[in-house]
Amino acid sequence: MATARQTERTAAAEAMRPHDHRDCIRRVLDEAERRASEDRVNFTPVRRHALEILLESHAAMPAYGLLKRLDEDGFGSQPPVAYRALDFLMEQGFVHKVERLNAFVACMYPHETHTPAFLICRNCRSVAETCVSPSPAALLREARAAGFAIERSVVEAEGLCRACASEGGAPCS
Amino acid sequence: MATARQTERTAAAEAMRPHDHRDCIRRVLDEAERRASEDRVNFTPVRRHALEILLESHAAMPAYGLLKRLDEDGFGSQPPVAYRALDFLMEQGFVHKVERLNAFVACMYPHETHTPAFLICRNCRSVAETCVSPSPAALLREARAAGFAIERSVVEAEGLCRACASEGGAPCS
DNA sequence: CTTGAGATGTTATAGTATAATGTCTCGTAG
DNA sequence: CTACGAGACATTATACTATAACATCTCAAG
Repeated sequence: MATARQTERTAAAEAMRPHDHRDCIRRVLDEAERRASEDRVNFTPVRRHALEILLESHAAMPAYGLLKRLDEDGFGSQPPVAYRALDFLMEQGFVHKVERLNAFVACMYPHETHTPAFLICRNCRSVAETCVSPSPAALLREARAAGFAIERSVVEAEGLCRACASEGGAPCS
Repeated sequence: MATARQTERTAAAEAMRPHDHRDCIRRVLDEAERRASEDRVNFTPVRRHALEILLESHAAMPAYGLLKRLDEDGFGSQPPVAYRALDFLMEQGFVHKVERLNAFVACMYPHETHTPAFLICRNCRSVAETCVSPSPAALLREARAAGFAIERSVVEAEGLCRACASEGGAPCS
C-alpha cells in the first residue's frame, strides 16, 4: 500500500499544481470506460462527452456551463440534456457534485467508492478532491447514538489555493 | 470539560429524539440575544423572527419557506427579506446553510465557532447538527501539502434517521 | 444640522433544477 | 417474425433558488 498512501498524501497538491492534464483525462476516461463496460451500463456519446468536458479542468463546472458546451458540440440545448448526463455520471461515481458551488467535477478516483473531500478555492473555483477516510469516528459515534444510518457523506472545505493566495486573491490565469 | 463532552456525545441523538422543543428555542434564542448585544450587532425584529421560525423545528427550511412565514407575519414578501435575514444570521453563526438541501437550520451551538457536521435525513429532512472537531487530520495534511488555506469546512452526511427507518421510509408525522 | 453607515423597500433578473409527456431504438420473449 | 418493454433521448413548460441594482429611511456620531 506504499504507493497508494503516497498517492493519497499528495493528491490535492498534485491537482492544484500545474501538470500535464492530458494524463488525468486519459487515465480517468480509460478507467470509466472499463468500469462502464464491466457494469454493462450504457456509456452513450453524450454521457462520455459530458465527462470529457468536466475532465478538461479541475475547476467545478455549473450544469448550465456544461450544457452550453454540449450544445456547441451538437448534443442539444435543453437543461435535461445536461442533468441527465450528470445524473448518470454521478450514479456511476464518475462525477461529484460540489454542493457549495452548485457545480460538478469529474471524480479523480473513479476506481473505488469513497467519501470525497473537496478543497474548494473561493477565488478561482478550482476543486481538489482528496480521498479521506469515510466519516470521522466522532461522526460515526454520533450517528450510531442517534440511530441514524449514514448512506453517503462529503466534506467540503473552502479556502484559498496556493496560486490565488500568492496573487493576493486575484483570479487565476 | 466533562459536561461539554457529555453534550457533544449525545447531541445528535437528542436532536433526533422527541423532546421539549421549547427548551431548544429558548436556550438558543437567549444565547443569540446575549451574543448580539455583546457584539453590538443590530438584532432587528425581522432577524430575530427569522431565527425563531428556524428554531421551530430541527428540519432544514428553504429560503422561500422562511420567506412565506415572514410574509404571513407581516415582514414583507420579497426574496431579499429572507436572504438578508439569513445572511445576517449566518454571519453571526446563528444559522447554517445545509448545502445538500439548499436550506437553512438554526445552529444548536451558537456559543462557539465550529465546523458543523450534519446528519441529514433524506426522508424527512430533519437535520441533526453535531460539533465535530475541525477538519480531520488527513484533510489538514492534504491541504498543507497543497498550499491550500482552509477557511471553513463542513461535513454533510445523508442517510435515514431512526424515525424514518422504523417507518419503512414513510414521511415523519 | 449633516452626513454617513446600516437597514429596509422594491423591482427586476439571473441561475439552478425538475416535471411531464412523447418518441425512438433495440434486445428479447413469445 | 413481431410485439413488447426498458432505457435513452427530445421537447416544452415550469418550479425553485439567489442576487443585482437602486431608492428610501433612520439614527447615532461628529
